[in-house]
Order: sequence, then structure tokens, then C-alpha cells
Amino acid sequence: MNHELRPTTYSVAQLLKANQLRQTPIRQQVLALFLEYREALSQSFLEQKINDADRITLYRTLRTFEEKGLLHRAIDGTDKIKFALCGDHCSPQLHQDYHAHFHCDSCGRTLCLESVAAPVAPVLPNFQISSTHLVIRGECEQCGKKER
Amino acid sequence: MNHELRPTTYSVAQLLKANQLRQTPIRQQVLALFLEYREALSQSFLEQKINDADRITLYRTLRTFEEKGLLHRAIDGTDKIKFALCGDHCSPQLHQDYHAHFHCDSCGRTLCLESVAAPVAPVLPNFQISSTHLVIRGECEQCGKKER
DNA sequence: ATTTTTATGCAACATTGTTTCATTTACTTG
DNA sequence: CAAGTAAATGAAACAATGTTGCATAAAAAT
Repeated sequence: MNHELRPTTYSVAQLLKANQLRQTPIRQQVLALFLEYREALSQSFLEQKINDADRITLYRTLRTFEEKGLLHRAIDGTDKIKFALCGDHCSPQLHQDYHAHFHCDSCGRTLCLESVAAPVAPVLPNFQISSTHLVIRGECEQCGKKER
Repeated sequence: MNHELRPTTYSVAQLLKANQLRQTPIRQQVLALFLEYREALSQSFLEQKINDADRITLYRTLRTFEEKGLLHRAIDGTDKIKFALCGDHCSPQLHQDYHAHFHCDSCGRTLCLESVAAPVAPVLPNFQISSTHLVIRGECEQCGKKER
């Protein structure tokens, strides 16, 4: 293994290898962007960032990552599908999202609020609950500053 | 006014009138379905139920109802947009969803859990919070019964 | 009954989601 | 390190959904 790689690249390669995924340019770039932004990203955002990426490839890359337990869908209340890096508690079988997601109605970004836990599932007789999600909407720090 | 109308139809007319909307067959049928089901409905569902409805008309009807404060979008974690009847606390200016939404991964229905309140917005410094949404996913009562 | 206002449905187009298949590329093995 | 193998990619093609402009039809107002 090449030990001269930069930390980010190193992590990307590590992540791919750990999930038995091939090291391809597209996958590396996609993962690098998720590591860089650390927030939920949409496919259209990735298309803009990686200009030599075919949208079909991107589509499949995201689903492959999801299947492997590397990414999960972030519910943010918009009609756009977004993915976020999974924590260690996610696996191919089960995606668990213990934190809340904040969606900024101004800039459209979706942030993972690691510090805000989604509430424990309330008791619902005869309902089988598999997950709960807390979505918070409003205006983020950055957008609030801009307006002043 | 025709006082021979059935209760449901009566409510529909009332609701349209109260929101300064014209009494048209499509609008009446759409509203009647929301009153009948009392859960979040997608456009495709409505298209199936009202077979003489043009999808563009339905599209605009839903948005018009939303603007008027009659319907709001229900966040259920799927990529499909769903609308639900607003409570009295909604207005054209502000849609407020105080209750949780339950999405059944088996039948795809989205129920408004009037008894489960969405948590109060947590404190997030420098974030302007406009709404919080609690989404619960799993298997509903009906689907659970079927499997046994 | 007539006018005015609004809703409807068609046409048209953009965007997104999704599959199939031939080609290329990454990994494996000798 | 040179095949061979398995998998990823990109092109094509199509479905579904989102969205607007405009002529016509229908509802409300007069």
C-alpha cells in the first residue's frame, strides 16, 4: 500500500476496501466529497462537483454505497433524495439514524445534528416500529449571518 | 344551499367555501377523499381514485389547497410527496404540524398520529428553527395482522 | 342571461428514476 | 507482470414525475 497518500485519500481507500468496494475514480471522488462536507448530499450536487461523472453511474454508486452500509438516506422533508455518511452503528442490514437532521430552507443544505438525538419511539399499540426520525427545518447559521 | 346533501359532501362544500375556493367536481372529489381517508395521500393515489382527473389539474389542485392552508405536506421519509388535511392551527401563511407521521414500509400508507406530538425544537445556537417533524417508520396495525 | 373571473385540459418540455447491454476497468491468479 | 475474471462504467432508451403557457370550459357575480 502507498503510504504517501494524503489523509483524506487514505481514508477513502480504507473505507472502500473495508466495504469490499473497488477503487474507482468516481467512487473515490464521491466518498471524498462526503468526507469533506460531512452533511447530507443530493445526487445533483454530486453531479455538479464531479463534472466527468455520468449521472447513471452516480445513481448506481449511491445505491451501492447504501447497500453496503456506507451511506444512508437522510430524511429532510424535501422531495429530493439525500444521502449521508453512516456512523459506525450502520450495517448493510440495518441503517440507524440516531441523530436529527436540520434542513435549511434558505440554502437547501441538510446537516446531520450529531448532538441532537431522535426521540425514542413512542408506544403505539399494534404498530411495529423500526425507526424514528427527527427533522428540523429553518434557517442555518450561515444564512442567518448573510441577511444581516 | 341544498340541504339534502350528505354530511360528507356538506363538509366538502363548507371547506371550499370557507377557503374561497370554487366548487368544482375535481376539488370536491379530492377533498372528499381526504375527509374519507384521514391520512396523508399522494397524487398518484388520487389519480387512481378519481379516474376522470387530469394529472395536471390534480397537481394544481393540491398546490392550491396547500396555498390556502387546507392541506399541508406530510413528511414521511419516502421520496413521494404526500399531503394531509390541515388542522385548525394551519393558515395560508403558516403550516404547523404538531403531530408525528407514521409511515408503513409494508403498505406505504402514511398516517397522522394525532396523539403523538412532535418534540419541541431543541436549542441550537444561531439556528432559526421554524418547524420540527417526527417521522416514525415501521409496520402498521393492518399489515401486522395480515402476516399472521 | 350575460359578463367576469377562475379552473381545466392539452401540449410541450425539464428533471429524475430506472433497466439493459456492450465496453472498459479493477482486481486476481498464475 | 501478463492474462483471465469479475465488476463498474457509460450509452441508449424509456417511465414517471414536475412544471409552465395557453386556449377553452365552467363557476360565480352582476
